Parts: sequence; C-alpha cells; structure tokens
Amino acid sequence: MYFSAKGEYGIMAVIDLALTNGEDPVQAKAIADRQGIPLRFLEQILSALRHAGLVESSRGAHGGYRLAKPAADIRVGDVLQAVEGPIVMASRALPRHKNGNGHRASHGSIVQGVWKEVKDTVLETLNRTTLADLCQRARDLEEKRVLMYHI
Amino acid sequence: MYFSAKGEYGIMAVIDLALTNGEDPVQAKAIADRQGIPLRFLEQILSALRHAGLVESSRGAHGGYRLAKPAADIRVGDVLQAVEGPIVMASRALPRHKNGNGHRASHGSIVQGVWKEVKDTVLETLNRTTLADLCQRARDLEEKRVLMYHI
DNA sequence: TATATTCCCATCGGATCAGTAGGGATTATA
DNA sequence: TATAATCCCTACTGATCCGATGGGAATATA
Repeated sequence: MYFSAKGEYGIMAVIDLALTNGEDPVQAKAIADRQGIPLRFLEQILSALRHAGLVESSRGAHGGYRLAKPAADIRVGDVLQAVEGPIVMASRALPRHKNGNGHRASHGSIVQGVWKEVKDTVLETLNRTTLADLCQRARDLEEKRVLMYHI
Repeated sequence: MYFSAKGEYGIMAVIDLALTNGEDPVQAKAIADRQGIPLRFLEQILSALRHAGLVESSRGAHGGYRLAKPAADIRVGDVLQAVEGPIVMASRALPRHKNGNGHRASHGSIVQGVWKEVKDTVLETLNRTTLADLCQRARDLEEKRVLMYHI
C-alpha cells in the first residue's frame, strides 16, 4: 500500500511554494533544485496542481508558479488527489472470476466494506492537515536544525 | 493507493474458512469455487497465511486448511500483512535526486511525517477489526439476503 | 528578434501485479 | 501396494503502471 512519488513530490512542491512567497512567481527550476525533483517530472505535477486550481502559473521569462489560495485553505488530501487521482483502496482491476454455483455468497462485499473504512480514515487524516500546518512543521524543523548547528 | 488482489482474496479466504468450521479441513478447491478465486493463485495466498501462522494445513487426500486460532484472535491487519508484506506508505523507490546546494532543507522529512500519520491510522483501523467481526457482518448480510428473497 | 520559461503530448525502460504452469511431496483410501 | 487427492515450491508470462525523458509549441520579457 503506497502513495506514489508524484504525491510525495507534489506536497514538497507546495510547501516550497508556500515558504517562498515573495512578489515574483517561483520557477519550477528553483523548486526542482531545492527539493531534488527531476524538472520535467515536476512540471507534470505542477500542471496537475494547476488544473486542480491549487496553483496559478504565468508563462514566459520571469514566469513561474504561486499558490492559488492561502496555505490554510489547502488540505494535504487536496494535493494528493490532484496529483495522483482519487484515493481508492480496492485492488486495481479484479476481472472478477465468478463463483460457479452461487450456493453461498462470495465475501467480496465484506472486503469492500473494510476498504471503505480504511479509505475514510485516510481521508479524514489527510483532510485534517493543511498546507499551513506543514509549513509550520517545516519552520520548526529548520529552527531546530539551526540551533543544532550553533552548538 | 491500493491494496492488492492478494489482500482481498486473503480476507475472503479466511472468512470462508471461519464460516466453514466443521470437523474436516476445508479444501482450497472449495474455497476457490465459492469465492471465485483462481485455485493456483489461492494456493499461494494460503501458503503465505500458513507461514504467518494464521492457518494450518493437512496434506494428502481429505486434506485442507483450517484456522490456526479463534477468529476473534485474528486481526484484519494480520491477514493483510501476511499476504502482501508490510504496510508501508512511502513511495516504492525514490532514487533521491539530491538537491545540489543545500541552502535550504528539502521537505522530504515533512512528507515522511505525513505518511507515518496515515500509516498509523490505517493500522489502527485494520487492527481494530477481527475476523470474528467480519464473520458477523457476513452472517448479517446473508440473513438480510434471505429475507429479501422470501418477500 | 533572442531568450527564458511554462505547457503539452508521446514514448520508454523497469518494476510490479495477477495469474499460469510444471512438477514434487505427502497422505487417505481401495 | 497402487492410486487419487491434496498440499507445496519455483519459475514464468503478459499486462499494466510508474517514474521519468524528449521534442517541441506557446508565451512573456529584454
């Protein structure tokens, strides 16, 4: 059970965007360098975020990306669903070999119920956390890092 | 974010085993037919469950499988981990392109924290539910089905 | 016009998944 | 003992997906 690299990179990218909030838009290249993400791959991710209305872009020289709304209004679940599609737990494609006789019901529906429970708790967790929360964690971590360095 | 077909089949198989609790062991073929699972594939799954100590097997004619402990002592998470390995959230293999300068920390560790939160809630959900719970659900469902049929 | 940058579509190699296959080991029954 | 049923182990395969990469086109600045 995984999240994909797209999801991981996507979250890193929006944190970077949120913390680099100046006048000018932030270029994909700058994010790629800071976060260690392949540029062309990051472009696909930013494109998905743009289509989902989470970031805005401007083209041409001096172009780049910025958040489309305040960090507190962007939930982690929104980012993940934007870049890696809907969050489902069911297995990818079960061709559904049918049980021959039908004397007893197959227990597939029971499993579906379990999947739904898990999915709901995952979404609950992901939607409880906003980008602003993650930024705060990042600042705390950075502060701690600087302290360690000075000792 | 998925569970694999192995996980789905595995849960169906142990429910079947729990509900078919007679004197004799239950044959893989019978489970495969009732639940609509390819036999050879199911054998691999049952093998994994056996190695994890969740089911016992007896070989030869009239052989088959039975649960190794009471259904109330088998958690859904145990079954899933047995058949599809540890439940991890991190993406499969990020080759970790390094960020060149290091002027600012990459936000990978923030994401790792999110993954850990999600993983914990997933495990909490999966370990709260036992096989006995699922059997109860299956019986309730069957009862409802029979009632519908009679009306 | 030259340059920087986003944007879009197609492709590719490797990994994983779901399922299949062959054959071997063990045991109950005739 | 012979046979059939059943579990057991290892490998293989075809399809799909993932993590990129490539080749430009559009657009904004200098």
